[in-house]
Amino acid sequence: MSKNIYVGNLPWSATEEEVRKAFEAYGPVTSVKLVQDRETGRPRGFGFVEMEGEGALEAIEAMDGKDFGGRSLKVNEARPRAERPRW
DNA sequence: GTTGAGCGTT
Repeated sequence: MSKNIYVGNLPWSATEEEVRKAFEAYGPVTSVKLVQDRETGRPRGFGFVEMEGEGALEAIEAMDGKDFGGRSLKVNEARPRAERPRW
């Protein structure tokens, strides 16, 4: 079982390993993805962390609103990825 | 600076 976590308001200086380390304190991290604009390559300042079971919930509670690299994180369960338009 | 990619179709 795993949960997808949205992590917003990240400093542009944040890296996947920084985020992974922060969340690994609450449980096994399955995957980390920091999102950037795929056409400009510019960081969008948010990302996703996938975690096992309840560690995810703990991480959400613990990390939401916390200071991270100078910004206040916004953390919650991720919503499903947008579906591609169907041609 | 806020909810993900990439494929010409999954």
